[in-house]
Amino acid sequence: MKQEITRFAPSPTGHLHLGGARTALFSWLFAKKNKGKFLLRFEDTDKERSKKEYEQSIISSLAWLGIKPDENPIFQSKNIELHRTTALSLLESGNAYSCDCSPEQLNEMRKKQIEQKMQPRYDGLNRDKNLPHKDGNVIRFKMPIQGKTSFQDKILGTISVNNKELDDFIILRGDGSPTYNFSAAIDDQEMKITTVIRGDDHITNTLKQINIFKSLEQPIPNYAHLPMVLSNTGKRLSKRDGAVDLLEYKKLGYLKEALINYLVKLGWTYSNQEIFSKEELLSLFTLEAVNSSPAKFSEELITFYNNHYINSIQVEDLYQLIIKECDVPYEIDSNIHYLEILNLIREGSKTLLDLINQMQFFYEVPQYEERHKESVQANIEVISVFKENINALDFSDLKILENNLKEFLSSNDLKFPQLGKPLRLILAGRENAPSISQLLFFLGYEESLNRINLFLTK
RNA sequence: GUCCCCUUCGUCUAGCGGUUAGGACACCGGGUUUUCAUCUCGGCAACAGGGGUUCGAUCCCCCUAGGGGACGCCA
Repeated sequence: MKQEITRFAPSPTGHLHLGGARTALFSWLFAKKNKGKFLLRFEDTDKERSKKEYEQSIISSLAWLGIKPDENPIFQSKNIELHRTTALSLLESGNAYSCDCSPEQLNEMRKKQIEQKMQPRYDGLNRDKNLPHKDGNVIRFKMPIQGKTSFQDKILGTISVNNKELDDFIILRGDGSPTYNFSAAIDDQEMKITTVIRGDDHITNTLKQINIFKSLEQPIPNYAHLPMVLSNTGKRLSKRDGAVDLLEYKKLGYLKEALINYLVKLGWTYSNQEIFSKEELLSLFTLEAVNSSPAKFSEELITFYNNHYINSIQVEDLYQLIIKECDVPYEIDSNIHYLEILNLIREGSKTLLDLINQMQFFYEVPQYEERHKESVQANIEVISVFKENINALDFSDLKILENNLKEFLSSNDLKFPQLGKPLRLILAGRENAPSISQLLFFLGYEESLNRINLFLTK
């Protein structure tokens, strides 16, 4: 069986967003699952909009997810000469023709067609004129007029369209540069791509490219068109609602495992399983299991996965991740209990940033909100009594400390919340925090006393 | 407008002619927990509509509606 070769072919005109990342992921998974190769090709023929920084950003995003191309990136702009000569050869063989219609003429024509409720497309005016090719003329591909163009999509099934719906599209511009649709086809052929995996917005391009392959007498690759990822409003993903730079997610403290799991589950399923490691995906992934309907982006789901992975990776790894990838505005590593604290706080954390924020009070005296101050003042006597007795607590062992607390409460005839509520506010500056005994234990005798004193003297 | 694709709980989805239509997220309750959370138990909630085919349609076919996409000398 021949080796599968797939490619991800973004144009470096923007950052990699969720939709692109999913396409790359599926393409990579499919190649790797089949012991094949995954390639990266930059479609950088639009000089105006293509930017080096975007190339870098896309490579970084893929690298973050652990998607590594098997060869150096290919730049479409480097193959222009081949595209041009191939276009000329099609002209030579009569599969393409020279056309001198001006852009203004074409606009006029489209306008009329739309008025007449026709599909706007080139009317074939110069198709059979055999015009001599000269500078300024474009070369158009001669699309078959009769019959249909069909292919078996690995996700969507049979896709078929009457050839009369396809128009004689331009393959070489007036300035001699090749157009995207042509270049992409030639490059796929050059790179010996076996399966083209891309968004379903490319379906009409596929139909055109298939005819290019036919006229060149070249094999036609397999195709798999992924349904689009829609925003939560059901519209196409845009900057406003989710098409942000993938690296933003990294900055916000999302784990790559969460992104991958979320992205792959957006359309792909394997029985009732929700959680997949990369290794599992690499052995289970098939294009046939990809759903054929578009999916909406869901903040809730991505958060669910992130929380899941924050809680399932090794706590040491989590610590390393925070130290290396995040800006922590306070010092963590001096505390001998830092891993236990991390472990305590991570349960309810949505992101790494969230986690860092949630455990800040362990390392710094909290800022007190006015309403919290008032709440504590209302119970200040209890705190004073507790302070007098804090010496009697054994801070060396969490379990013993917990028992000491109980003893203190019963000997002073107090219910737990009477002490717990204000004490928690003093120690943590918030209502949602670990248990009182854990707070005292991890903060330690001195810091606990310090915070109580600070509060009382204010 | 024309063509292409899509349509099961709010969301992601399972289902591939006979199911009490399953799971996950979210949400809502109960229990556990000296707060929140965790954990646990339970609940709410869907086959877009209409025609066929069939003994029987979520599933096959057609139509309608809705959504998305494509219709550039952009990619």
